[in-house]
Amino acid sequence: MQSIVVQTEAVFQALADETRLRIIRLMVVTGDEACLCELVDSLLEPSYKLSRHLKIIRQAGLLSSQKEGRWVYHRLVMEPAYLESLYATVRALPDSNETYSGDLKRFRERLCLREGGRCQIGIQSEEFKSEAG
Amino acid sequence: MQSIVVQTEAVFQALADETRLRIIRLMVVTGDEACLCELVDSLLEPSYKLSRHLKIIRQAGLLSSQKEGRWVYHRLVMEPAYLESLYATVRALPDSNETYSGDLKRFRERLCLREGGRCQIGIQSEEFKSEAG
DNA sequence: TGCATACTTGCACTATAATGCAAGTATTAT
DNA sequence: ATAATACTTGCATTATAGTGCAAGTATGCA
Repeated sequence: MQSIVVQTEAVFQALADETRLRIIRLMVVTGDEACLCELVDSLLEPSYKLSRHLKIIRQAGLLSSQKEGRWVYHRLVMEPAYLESLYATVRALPDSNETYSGDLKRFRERLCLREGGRCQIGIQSEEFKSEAG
Repeated sequence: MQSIVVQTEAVFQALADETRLRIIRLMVVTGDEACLCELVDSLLEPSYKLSRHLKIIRQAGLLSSQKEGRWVYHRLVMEPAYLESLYATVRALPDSNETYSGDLKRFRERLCLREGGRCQIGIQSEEFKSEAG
């Protein structure tokens, strides 16, 4: 569920932050969906931070999020058509300091831990696990 | 003269403000260059405001600016290649409240006042003229 | 029923960005 | 020289946005 009418600036605002650009870029490049803990293990940022950025991206109309049990899967929205054009731009960006290739590498490794195509585990990265673990 | 190495977020940051998006969109649609007073008369915003936003756009690597006498002409930069992709996205955006069509209409009218393809006059809009006039 | 856990959010704080005024610079015209 | 003018910028103010902690919600499991 995403809102249809969005301020056009909000679309670019969604990409105007390093963390959000990393999230979007990862999803543009892989074309895959991801849950929060997979993103935490890929970007190595705390879950509350990513959760909030995901909300901003969603409110800008770029992301749809679906709850599946305890997990929430996020995927890029492809309409209206200018979004596909936007993603093409994102795909064309340089990766000067190799942030994105690192994110991508960790994400692909993390995908291997899925069972039946779904994440069945929580945050694996020691640094960002919740205390209870 | 524009810097080559720019933070990728800065590119989107440049479009993440209403005034800057109006400037960029106008130049994307027309493909033309424009001096500050032409932009003031097109967007109906004060010159100091536009001047500062132009600086931000320039620093993001999207704009090159050349002084010609008292006038400074601004035009969009086309390289690296992802910028063309970005402009295609801008061109595809909706114009829900018809801000851009209004800007464009005023800009086209303002272009008619050029002599020899160059602006020879200052701000025409009464509201934004400098006091001395 | 109670606990673990995947995710979200209220709050306080800090950092960044936009705005308006007024003064400044650089260039041309007289 | 002096004045006009196209544009820029320092400064103070306000508005917006990002961050981290800690508490909260919702779901599944024992």
